Parts: sequence; structure tokens; C-alpha cells
Amino acid sequence: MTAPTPIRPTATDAEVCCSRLLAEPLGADDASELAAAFKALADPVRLQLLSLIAVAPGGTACSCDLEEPVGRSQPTVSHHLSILADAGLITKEKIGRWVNCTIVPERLAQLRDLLGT
Amino acid sequence: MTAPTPIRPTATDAEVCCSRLLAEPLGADDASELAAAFKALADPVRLQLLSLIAVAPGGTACSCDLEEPVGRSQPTVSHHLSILADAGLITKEKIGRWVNCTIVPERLAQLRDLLGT
DNA sequence: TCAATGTATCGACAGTTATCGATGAATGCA
DNA sequence: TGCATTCATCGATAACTGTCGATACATTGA
Repeated sequence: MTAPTPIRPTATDAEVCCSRLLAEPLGADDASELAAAFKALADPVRLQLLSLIAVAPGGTACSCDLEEPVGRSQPTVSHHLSILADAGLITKEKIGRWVNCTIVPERLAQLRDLLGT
Repeated sequence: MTAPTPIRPTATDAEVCCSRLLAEPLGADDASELAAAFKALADPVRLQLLSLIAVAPGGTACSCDLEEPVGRSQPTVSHHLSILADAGLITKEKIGRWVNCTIVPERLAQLRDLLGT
């Protein structure tokens, strides 16, 4: 997860028609990077958090409003939010005592495009 | 993973514009189902296997030809292939002594669409 | 029928992960 | 300054997961 790849690279090559995943044999390094990205989505609590943040006004929600809907403790929610942030799926901004979590739809689109276009 | 949802549902509702994940607060059950699907993709070895199968002629590869490229033992490869099959990402067909694994691109497209359209 | 081969299953083990309570740090308010 | 609140970190624990060797099963060919 180093260089931010473009969201929708203009396909100049005709072979870039389907999935990057399906276009060529995946190397071990690329596979690890990709797997790490999907790992962030591979947990029901994180998917719920992501969904709650996405549907909140402006795609932004306070961390404190997320504990009750997912039914987990504050440390657990904090842990999952950090994982989502590390994966680039949300951003966390500290406003006073609160932490505002904002969805990053471009990142979601990026992962989507890895599965096919 | 019960009812096979259509690959690209015709969006009659204007609100079905982006991601199912981002369209509404995800329930715990839906979240678990979705997470299970992404879990199958959240491992580098499985991604490599998927890639190898996809680029093989006809999108089909013999299980025996996959152990060497991923550098894992036969039981481990068998284990991962079962997970991919359970997730609907590949099908396994026993031909004599061999097991032919075939990619299911529709399933991949399904997961892609869950991230956005 | 027997040996060889491809695959699945079993048992074990190490590493990872989700979870929580307790605690500490940072901020805002009275 | 002191207190309440919000969040992150720590430590512990239970559950899950990836991995392999050993072994059992199934099929083919001699």
C-alpha cells in the first residue's frame, strides 16, 4: 500500500480489459498487498462500521456514535477503526475530544477495480 | 451465501447508484455474510491460486499444477482450494484422479459490485 | 489384484485476531 | 484548578487460521 494507484486508469492497453487479479499470475508480494487490503473488509464489525460512516451525513460520523449500533466495547470499536484507517478506507480527524471518521469512497472504488472492470 | 443474487441488477431505483455497502446501514447478518465472502480473498496464497487458475487455458487448472507455483504443500493447497470453492469463486470437478479447478468470474463480479457500481 | 498416483482428511502446532476490562492521555467545561 | 468525557493503549484470553507430516481414500494402469 505504497503508491496510490489511480482510481480508474485509462485503459490504453487492450489487455487491461478485466481484472488485474485475473490478468496475470499474481506475484507473492502483490498477493500479500492485495490480501492485506481485503483483510480490512473481512470482518463483519468493520463492514458495519464502514456502512454506518458511509450513510452518516457527509460520510462522516463520530466514533462515539458507533459503539452502540455495532454492540461492541469502546476499545474494540477503536481497534477496528484504526484498521479501517490503516487500510485507507476511512480517515480519522480529531476535533476536540471527538474523533470524526470519514469514508474514503475512492479507496473502496480502488479495491473494486482490482476485482474487475 | 444462499440466494445467488444477479450479477448486475438493473437499477430501477435511483438510490441504487453506488455501493450496496454504502447505501444503507448494514445489518449484522448481512455483514457476516459479506465478511465471509471477503475472507476468502483475504489470503495471499488464495489470491495467487485464483490468479493462476484464471490465467490458465480455459480458466481451468489442475490442482496438481498449483502446488509448485505457490510453494505450499499439497494439503495446504487443497485446503485453500476448498475455501475458494466454498466461497463460490471456483468450481472443483474431479476427472479421474485429477481435480480441475475453474474460475467463476461471475462470482468475482458479484463481490466487485458489492463495493460499488 | 496390486502398485502407483492425485487428493482429502486428521492431528498438531504456531501465529494471528477479536474481544474486553483497566488504565492513561488529551480535551473542554465549570 | 479540578472534574468529566472521549479516545488510545496495554495486558490477558479465547477463538480462529495457516501450515505441515502422516495417513486414508479413490482411481488408473499393469
